[in-house]
Parts: sequence; structure tokens; C-alpha cells
Amino acid sequence: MTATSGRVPVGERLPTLEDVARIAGVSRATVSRVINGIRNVDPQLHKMVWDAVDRTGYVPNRLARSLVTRRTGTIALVVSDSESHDDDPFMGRFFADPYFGRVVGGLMSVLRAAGIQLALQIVGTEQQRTRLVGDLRHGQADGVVVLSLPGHDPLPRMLTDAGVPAVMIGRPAEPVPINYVDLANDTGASLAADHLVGRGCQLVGMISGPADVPASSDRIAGFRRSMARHGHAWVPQVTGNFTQESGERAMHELLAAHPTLDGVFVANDLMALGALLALRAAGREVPGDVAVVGFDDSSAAVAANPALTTIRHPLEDMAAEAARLLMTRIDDAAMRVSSVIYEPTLVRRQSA
Amino acid sequence: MTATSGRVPVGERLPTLEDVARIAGVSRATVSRVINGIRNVDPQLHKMVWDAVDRTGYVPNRLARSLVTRRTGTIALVVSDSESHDDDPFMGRFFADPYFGRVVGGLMSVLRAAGIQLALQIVGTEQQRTRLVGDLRHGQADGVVVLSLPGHDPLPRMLTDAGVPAVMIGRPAEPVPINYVDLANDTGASLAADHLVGRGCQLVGMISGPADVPASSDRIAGFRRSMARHGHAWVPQVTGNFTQESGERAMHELLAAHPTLDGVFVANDLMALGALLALRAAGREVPGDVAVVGFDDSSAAVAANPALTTIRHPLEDMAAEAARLLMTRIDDAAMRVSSVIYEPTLVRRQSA
DNA sequence: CACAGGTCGGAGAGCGCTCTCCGACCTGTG
DNA sequence: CACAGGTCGGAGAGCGCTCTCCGACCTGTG
Repeated sequence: MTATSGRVPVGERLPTLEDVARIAGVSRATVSRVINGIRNVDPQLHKMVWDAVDRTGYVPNRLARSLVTRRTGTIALVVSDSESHDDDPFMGRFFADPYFGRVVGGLMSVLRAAGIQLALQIVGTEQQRTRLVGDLRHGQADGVVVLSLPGHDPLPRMLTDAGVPAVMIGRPAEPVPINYVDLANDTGASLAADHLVGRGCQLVGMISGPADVPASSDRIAGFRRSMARHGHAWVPQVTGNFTQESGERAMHELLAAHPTLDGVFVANDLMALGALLALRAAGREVPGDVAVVGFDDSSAAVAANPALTTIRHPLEDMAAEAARLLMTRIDDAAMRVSSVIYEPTLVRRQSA
Repeated sequence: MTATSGRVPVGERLPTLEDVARIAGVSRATVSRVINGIRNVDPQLHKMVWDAVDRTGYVPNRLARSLVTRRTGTIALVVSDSESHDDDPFMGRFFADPYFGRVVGGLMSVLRAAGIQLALQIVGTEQQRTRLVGDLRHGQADGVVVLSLPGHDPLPRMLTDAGVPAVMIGRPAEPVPINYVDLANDTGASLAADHLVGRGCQLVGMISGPADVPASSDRIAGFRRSMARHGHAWVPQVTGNFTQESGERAMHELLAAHPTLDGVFVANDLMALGALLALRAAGREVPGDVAVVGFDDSSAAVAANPALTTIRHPLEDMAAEAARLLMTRIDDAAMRVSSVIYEPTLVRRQSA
């Protein structure tokens, strides 16, 4: 024990369990037991160990621990992008969209309390997917949350085949026995249809997202079905890609083809913002001439002028639920494959 | 060798280097050398090893490798929030803001190509900080990118003291020998001042962010200095907290105190959106009665009505540079502490 | 008092890799 | 032919932990 600080230096390297054991005068096993609170340990030894920990400034090496316990305290968030390649500008757009941040925020609200960290990985190529699954089987992470992007994606099936605990946010494009959390997108679209018809719209169009995204196709199906029930057999539709520019372009197109349009359902708020721009440019009043309903209830909805009537998407809650579901699955390998579906609500503002 | 697939199963567990060595008929060391491409290996052995790898489906265990190489292929992104606690709703707002996503996108654009994953961690309490630094000293991650939030934050100093490779996005609040990437916030504010004075504004106000955020105080200082040079000794100022609502409130306040105000510089686009709302509510035309300049050039700037004249902030580029800087530092422990400052530009739209 | 049954600390193997060191062999030069 | 110098594969230690197994000791009961 030095007079200066009581610190016991152990050379250049960091103190290990071995060092603590030597200083406390006990075995490595005992130190491990005290640190991890496993089994009763004599109160006197207990104190001697903690004293030695304080004097050395010992911090367990998580890597070494994980190697034997097969638990890492890490969950992987994988953005699976089966169609793009490295340096695809698409990823930039994806991250700038609040969608990504809201998902991360929801996941972290649960994981943070549990002391679990989130490891972000983007996989695009076949090789990256194979490597990811290999790493996960080795326990590189305890489980994985998958954010699926447009297109056919083999990753969900690969994960379930490998027996890796996994949860998707948004249902898989094709049937795969994987856990997921989703929004009742069709119900949300129905709410929009009800609202537009309810305010007396006669010719209602739709600006949709890409048809190969499940959330998008569900919104299309739900909207058309509901409109048909209200007697509107024909719903003109233009497809965008969820960006503001594509919404603006789509609105112009819709307006050119159907000048008497008096209502439009836009599959996300960002495109709705673009639609608003196009309507203003075309000299149409919103909602006077054309009523607009968005989807997501993002911060853009409030910022818009007029403020957007939209469908609320409790994304943070969904992500938090995904985290809880995954943690349950990690602790119980026999958990049956389950899904949790959230109900959307209509938020009425000025645009419709 | 089985007739079915040529796969050699090795029981329940995953194949290890040992299994590959046995099947290839060489030593573990040789397999390791072939897999990692270290030293020349006899072409014949080389082939036998790769054949064995294919037959077993071997994937190296990254954890075990990291334990000895002291390299993990992971970089930590830490959001240091010295003032909040777990479950603070503030974090929700933080993640929903495009700022977070743009930083992640910029980092990943560089890290993805290098096959490095990003591990997200939020630290709030003293204990969490200590544990993080301990884990990092053990090589839990090869380096760390720090996103600092309002307030005095001890983390940067703790990291440099521990010798952990680190880069901040945005300068530290107080002098610390840490690498960082930043925007010339004062220059950006000057550009706004020049523009407002240049279009003939006589009474110009400012809506600022919290003074304890470096980016914010730099914008305040740059703006006041530049206005003074233009002969405007007095600049009324109200402080917001970067949210839209706070911008709206601040604008109302400014207008109440200075009804003849004809120009305003708002320290970020989100608050500028709020200011626009307040001006409309007060019956002022933008830019006719009051000219508005924002900051960030976020997607909200284009969506606003009128579209915002604002200061462009190349955040993705800055984050990408931070990643490069960090990777250089990881490979060269002797690298001198460095900073990279980006120059902002004025983007002229309708609001000023 | 004898002995069954429980409690608790230590020894040592093991997780799956890398890396140093050594020795076998091979080549070229005087 | 002798020997210096280089190349390359294998043995075995080591990274820093956990966990099983065993034996010492302690308690309580018939």
C-alpha cells in the first residue's frame, strides 16, 4: 500500500481478476463470485475483495467474460438493404429521415435501463449477410432487431434458420417464422378514407409508397378496400418513394390527370409535404379545394402549412416493444413466434 | 465426408479453428495464418485449409480473436448527457431530431466500407461514465465518437486521460486535448448578419440556443460581433432550446418587446419554423415585414412556407471526417490532437 | 458421539483464438 | 562440401474470464 493514494499499480497493463485475487489473498474463483454476486461468500472475504477492487481500480473485461458466458449485453440493429451496395446515397436519405432516429430512441428507452448497448450494422451484399449471421451464431450479439428495406430480403429467413433471436420492426415481406412488431397499416389507411369521404370528397386520389414495401402495400390495400366500401370503386394512384420531392412530383401528376381531384391520401408525411407544395404551386387551396391526409404524424406534420391531418404511428412504442420482445426471446429460447400489432389513430389538423 | 452435402458436422457446437485444423490435417497456427493471410503458406496446405473451411462452414469467433488482438472492429458512438437521467424524455426528442440520424449516416458512410460496426451508448450518470471508460480501456471498442449535449461534461477529459482514441463532433465546452470536428459557427452567424444588414434591415433580433452549448454560444458571439461591425451595437436576443415551440414563444416575446423588428436570425431551422408561425399569427409578412434567416439547412428549411433562407451545415461530411480522423488515430497512437473546421455557406431562399 | 447433509473456497480446465519461439529443411555461396 | 541465412509449419503459452468438481469444515439429529 503506497502512502500517496492507496492505489496498487500492476505495471503497464490493466488490473485483472488475477491481480485482485492476489491482493485480496483469495482465489480467482472467489473474486469472480463476489463481483458477480454468485453464491454466498464469507463477509470478511467479501470485504477484502471489494477493497482490492477499489485499490486496483479493477473493471472486468467484458470480452473475456462474454467468451465464456456466451452473453455480450449487446443487441444488433441491422439495416438490411438487399438492393443497394456500399456508398449507395439511399442510405444517407434513410438516416436523415426521422424514422431511423425514432426507432433508435424507442429501442434505447428499453435497452438503456437494462444496460444493453445497440450495435448498428448495415448489410447489403450476400457476403455481408452470411458474415453477419455467422457472427451472430457465435454470440457476437445476444439478438438482433431487423429493419427491413424495400425488396425481397433473405435475411429474416437466414436468421430464423440459424436460430438467432430476432425481431423485425414491420412485418416480413413474405411469410417467415420470425417475431415482429407492426402497425395495422390497413386500418390506418381506412381511417384516412373514412375521413376524406366523411368530409364530402368526391374524387379522391392516393400517393403511395413503393409496392414492394409491406407497410406500403398494406396502406394501399386498406385504402382501396375502404374507399370501395364507401362506393368509390375508382381511386387514381401514383407511386412515390417516400421522399418529399417524389410527393411533389406525384401530386403534379395526379392533378394533371384529374383536375377535379378534391382529396388525396398520401402514404407518409414527407411526401404529403411535397404534395402541399405542388398544390400551392397549382393554385389550389388546402383543404378548401383539395383535402390532404398524411401518414406517420411526424414532426413535419405540425410544421407544415397548413398543419397536416395525418395518421399517428406510435413508432417509438413499437420499437420499445420490439426490444422487450427480443429480450424475452433471448431469455426463453422456447418462446413461440409472436407478433404485436399497434392500432393507428387519426390526428385531425388543418389539411383535411 | 458424407455423401449428402460434403458437410462435416462437429456435434452441436459451431466449428472452431481446431476442427478445421484437424480436418485439414494441419496445426491450428497454420489455419490461423491462412485465414488471416499472414506469412506465406505452402499452396497445397493453403488449399486444404480453405477446403476444410468450406466443408465445416467455419466462421472465426470475433470475440476470441478480439481478446488476443485487442482490436474489435467496433467504434462506440456515445451520447453523453451529463444532466439527464434514465427515461428522460429529452432523449426521445434528441433521437427524433434529424441531427442524430445525419451523424449516424455520415459515420456509417465511412465505417461501413471498412467493415466496422457502430455501438451506440448513452451515458448519463457518473457511474455509467466510469464504466464506459473502463470498458473502453479494455478495448471493448477501438475508439469512440462523442456527441456532447448541453452542460459541463467530464467525459471528454476522462477519455483523454485514459488514453482512449476519441473524436468529438462539435468542440468541447472547455479546453480538453481531444480531437474534434466542428463547424465555424461564428462565421455562419456572420453570414446571416451580413445578409440581413445587406437587405436593409434596421432592427435585427436574434433567437439563440442555450448559452452552455458551444455551437450555440459561438453563433451568438459571431452574430453580435458581425452586427457590431455593421454599426448595430444593440441586438435584442431571446433564448430558446432548439425546439419549434421554443422558437415560436421566443418570436412572440421579441415582437412584443420590439414591434418595429424587421429582421431576425434564428439559431436553428426548427426554431425558425416556430418563428414563422408566430410571425404569421402576428400578421407580419415574411420577408416583407420581417426577414428570417435560419441555421442548419435541414429538410424543414425547404418544407417551410416561405422556404427558409438558412446557413448550410455539412453535418454528414463532418461526421464522415470524424470517422476518418478516429480511424487514423486508432492506427497511430502518436497522432497529434487535431481539429477540422468546416466552413458554412448561406443558402438563399424566400424568407430573407 | 457418529454420521448425513449442507455450505463455501480453491484448483484447474476450458472458452476460441493469436503469436512467439523453435527446429526442420531448403537454398546459395565460397 | 561446409555452412550461413532464410523460409515455413508446429508446439505451446497466453488473452481474462467462468464454472465444475472436489474436499474441508460446519451444523444438526438420532
